[in-house]
Order: sequence, then C-alpha cells, then structure tokens
Amino acid sequence: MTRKGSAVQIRSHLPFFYAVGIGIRGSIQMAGQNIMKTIHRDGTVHEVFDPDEALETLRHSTSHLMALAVSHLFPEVSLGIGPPTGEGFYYDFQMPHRLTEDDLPRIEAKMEELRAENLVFEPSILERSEALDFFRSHGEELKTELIEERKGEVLSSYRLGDLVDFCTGPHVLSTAQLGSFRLLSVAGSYWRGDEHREQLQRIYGTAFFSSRELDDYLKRLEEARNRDHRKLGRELDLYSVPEGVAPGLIFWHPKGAKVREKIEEFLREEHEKRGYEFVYTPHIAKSDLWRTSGHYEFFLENMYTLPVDEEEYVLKPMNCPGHILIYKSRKRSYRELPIRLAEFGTVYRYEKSGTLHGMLRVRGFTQDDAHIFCRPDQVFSEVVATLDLAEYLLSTFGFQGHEIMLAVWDSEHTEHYAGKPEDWERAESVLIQALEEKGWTYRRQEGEAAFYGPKIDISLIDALGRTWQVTTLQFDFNLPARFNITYADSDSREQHVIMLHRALLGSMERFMGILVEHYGGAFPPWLSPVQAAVVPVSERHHDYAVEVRDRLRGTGLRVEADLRNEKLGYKIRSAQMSKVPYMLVVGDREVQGRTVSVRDRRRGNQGACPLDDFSRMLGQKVAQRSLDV
RNA sequence: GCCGGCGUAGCUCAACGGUAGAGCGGCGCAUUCGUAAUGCGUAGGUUGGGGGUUCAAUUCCCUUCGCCGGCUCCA
Repeated sequence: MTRKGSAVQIRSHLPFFYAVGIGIRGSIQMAGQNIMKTIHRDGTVHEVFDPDEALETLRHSTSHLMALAVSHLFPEVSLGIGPPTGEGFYYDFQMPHRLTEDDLPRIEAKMEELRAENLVFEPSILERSEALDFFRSHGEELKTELIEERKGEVLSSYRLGDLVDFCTGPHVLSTAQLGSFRLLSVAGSYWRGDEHREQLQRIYGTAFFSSRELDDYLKRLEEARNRDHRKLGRELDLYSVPEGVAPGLIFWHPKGAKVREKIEEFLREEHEKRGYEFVYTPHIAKSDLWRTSGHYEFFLENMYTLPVDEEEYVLKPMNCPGHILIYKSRKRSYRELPIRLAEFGTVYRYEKSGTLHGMLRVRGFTQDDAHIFCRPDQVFSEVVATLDLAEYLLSTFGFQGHEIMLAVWDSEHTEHYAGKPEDWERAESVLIQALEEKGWTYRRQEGEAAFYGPKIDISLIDALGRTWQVTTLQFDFNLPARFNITYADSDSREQHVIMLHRALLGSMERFMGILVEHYGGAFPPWLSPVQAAVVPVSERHHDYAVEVRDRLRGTGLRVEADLRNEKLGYKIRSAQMSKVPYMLVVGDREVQGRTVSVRDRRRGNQGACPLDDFSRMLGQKVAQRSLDV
C-alpha cells in the first residue's frame, strides 16, 4: 500500500520515518489523504509516503514534545491546541506564568532532555464519556470543551511521557524520530480565535528532518528580513512613518512618490483603454450621506468623524457613496451602461493600533478604486474583464503566484445579508463561471462574503510569507437599494442597476510595500526612481557627466550625476546599494568617443556604448515596462 | 484593542546605578582617482515623553507614546 515514488524521497530524508495512528473501527484509518498509519491493535507499522504529510506529522509531534516540556516546567499549565502550520507548528497554553522569549531556550533544553528518554507516542481510543472524565479530572478545561462538541464520536488520545493529549494524530512512533527543531516566538492568541474568549499564550516553533534543513530555513528567514519593506523603504528613502506623528499614515518621499506616480500613470492608461472614466470626490461629507449608505450604522467604529459648524462630518472610509452620487446626478439610460467610474480614492479608516504594519496595514490609504454600474446582461463580461485586467496588471509587475479566494455567503444564515437570495445565487454563479473562464484555481470560503455581496479576492505574499489581500471584486446588493440607483430600460421602465465594486492593486500603500519586498528594492527600470547614475571618473569629466545626464533627461529618463568628490569605486558602490539599474561611467575614453561605459546592477560592467544607443535601449525597456535590467 | 518584547546620534549598535561611545552617514580640508568603501579633521544625543526610588538613573519601578512578533479585524 506504499506508493513507491514518494517513499523513496522520504527514505532519503530519514531512513526509518514512521507514523502511528488510530484504526478507529479496528481497521486502517486514512485521516489524511496520503498517509499510512498503523493499526495500533496489532502493532503493524506502515510507512508514511507523502513528504508533505510526513513533515506535518514530524512538526505536530514536535509540538506535543514542546507541550510535554512546558508541562514539566510549568505544572499548572492547561493545553489549548497544537497543530502544525505551513512553516512549523505552535501550541497554545493557558497558565499563570507569563511566557517571554527568555523562556524558549529553557523549554528547548527540556525538550532535548525528554527526547533523549526516547519516549513513545502511545495512541488510544476513547469513548466520549471516558475522554470527558479523563480530561475534566485533569483540569483540562479547554480540551474538555473540544470534546464536548464532538458528539457521538469515538475519540483518540496520544500519550507522550506523562502527558495525555486529546488529539487525532498521527504522530511519529517515538521521540527518537524527531528531527531538528527551534522555538521561534511567543504570542498571545484568543481561544478558538474569538477575541471575547480567554487569551492564551502561544509558542511558535518549527521543525525539520535534518539540522541542515532547519539551518536553511533560518537563513531564509534572515534573508527575508533584509527584504522587509520597512527596512528598504528607509534605506532607499522611499517613505516614512515619522514616529509619534500619525501612526499608520504614510509620508511618501520624492523617490517613493516617483514610483507611485509611475504606477498610477500605468493604471490610468490601462483603465482608460478599457472604458473607465476617472473622477474626484470629496474627502469629507456630512454624516447623513453615511447614514444613507449604512456605513454610519455598520462601520462607525472604523470611521473618523469631525464637527463642522453645528454638524458632523465624516472622513471618507470608502469611495462608493461618492461614485454613486455621480451616477445619480442625472437619469441614466440602459444605452449608456456600463458606466465605470474610477478614482485613486484616498480613504481613512481607524484600525486598531496593534494591527498597523508598515505600509501593509495603515489608517489612510489610496485605493485604485472603481465602481461598475451595469445591466444584468453585462455582468458576466464585466467580471471577466475585471479579472483580465487584474491579471494583466499583476503580471506586468511580475507577480505570478497568488492566492485567489471566492467568498460567498453562509446560506444557513441568510438573514445576516442584504439583498435577495436569488441575487446571491446569481452573483455567485457569475463569479464561479468567470473563475472557470479564467481557469483559475481558487479557494471557496463559505460565510466570508461581505454582508452586501459575494466577492473574489486576490492576495499576494510578503517577504516573510504572510499573505496580504490586494485585489477585490465585489457585488453590492446594499448600496443600489439604499440609494435607489436605477436606469431607464428599453421599455422606459426604471430598473435597478447592478453595482460592482473593485480595487485591483488594492491600495497604493499596501501594493508599494509588497512591491518593494517582491523586488527586494531593485525596481525594474520603468519604476526605478533613478534609472541611471552617471559616474565621472574624476573632476575633469564632470562637464561631460552633466551633459550626459541632461541629454538623457531630455528624452524623459530619470538620471542623476554623482559629482561628489569621491573615488570611482565609492560612487559605484553607492549607486549599487541604492539599486539604480544602470551606472554610466565616464572618463577620458568616453569623453573622447561620446560614449558611456555601462554597468548594470546585476551583471556588472558591460563595456562602452554610444550614448544614443544606451538612451534608445533604456527608453525601450521603460516603454515596454520590461522587468529586466 | 489584547498578550509578549523593544525604544541610546540620521542609520546599525555599545555602555546597564557613578552622569554616553563606535562604525557608517553628514559637514570641512587634502586627494583627481577606471567599475562595491582615499585620508585627516569636525559637528551631532535633556539615552521616546512624564513621574517615582536613590546622594546619583540611559541603567531600577510606574505611567504614557511609538515600534516589533502574534491574536482579532481588514485594502
């Protein structure tokens, strides 16, 4: 029953990697898709043959060892859950002792000590009532709660040393099979992810089969930190969040602003090509507008309000009401639909202080926002066109892998949603059809839709592997009704318009942050704040350097000349570290031949090139928005 | 907002009860240099803010602001 191909891979990692699991009905249970587990009762052991699941099992087992170590060091602990994650594992604990990072080495040492005892993972099958008695009598309130919810099932537990854990497994046979591990951080976490429940203490760790793999992972983490957009943003002088001035609000420095300007220019072009019209709407409006839209009722805790004369104004948290007012400014005919109103709309939302994160989670941001008003027969093509555009934009920046989510309503609780059930059904099927048309694989998330409509979201991944939503495409069944927006159909009857809300790069702030991490700060030529640095060999070449700079600037390129009184190597290094795509060295030979000696940031010195040729080459790369240097 | 950690010069860090130091960066001078750091000199800090303990606080305690890692929530 072992699949040959991947069994070989596992063997190469660790010759005797086995897992134990429970045969609940007295036979082999396939808890995961691809993992072979023993029938505990006859002691037979089967090999694990899925590498991913083997690693998961290793990590899960390591989390149990950690729990054992913690229970030895802090006997008053009670256990939450301790699953593997994509990168490692964690375990949640409840106890009076406040964990700090200083505890981690102690816990690791205790884990090593226990591992050396070669403890066995001992599975057993429990009746629900036995399990309840057992965990309740051991003061494991949290585990008891989990068991209580599992009505009528046969349950399993695993003993490791003197710790019995309610767990479905599988686990490695014994601690002798555990690999290299490292505890990484402590964090708070809410029990069952509910902020109204008790807060537990979580320890994150990771584990690998070999110490080499662990070291590689830790090295990758370190390298990822060097790509952190907060660090690079400062080093490259792109943006800042001055301390104590306005948390979560971004100051764009000239270089960052230049990158943003180029992104916006690109967006504007691509949108206008596709029939979008750009608008501007005010940043504040009387709260009445926001009462009509429903935001005042449902979004108030995220909104900034301000008194003006005797009235209350709201700093806009969204652009939709503004665009709706433009739509509504006169009667609309079915002939003029679809109307696509776009705006680089700056919105402000109060976010809890603990959620702020560099450029990726802020309190004021500019969305590449648009609202599409259309007829039912136009929806499908509008949705597909929007996905096409999102794909085109993201791929131009070089993003390939991303996570696509379809968020639909919870059909068990339709009372929580605006709009008619048939609207929801139809919208959902349009979104699914469009995703199929694109051939995209996506994750469907039940109950994750906004209350006003289903949506498709696309997330990108930052340097540390965290995902950040950028693209969103949402149906809105709420606002059209609240604002009563309609169009006159061919029979001159008023029909309700269908409204799509969409932002493709999401927000300029978040997108910029991800972009910086994606490129490691080395922007492609079309986005680079400085596209070429002219580097004179000595002072007598300054005139020519200035001439080269100005000639190139004359063709629209962004060029600086480094006239500092420094040696060539110094200036090269300086340009290299600021990640300028091209350095143009000019000395006697170049002055003589009206050339520049081209050095690109990736491949180094490329030799001399006539100035005009260089200008043409770079101009072309910029025009094509090429990703290559 | 919650849990834990951290705030020393523009940046990266040191000193950790006896009153603050380095490298880089900045500025000045010399040097005029061929593809990742020329030399010398110099300025720059009420050690995030406030309060307390102490003869004495950057160091210990409290508080506040901010940041970092998570949780919750989201573009």
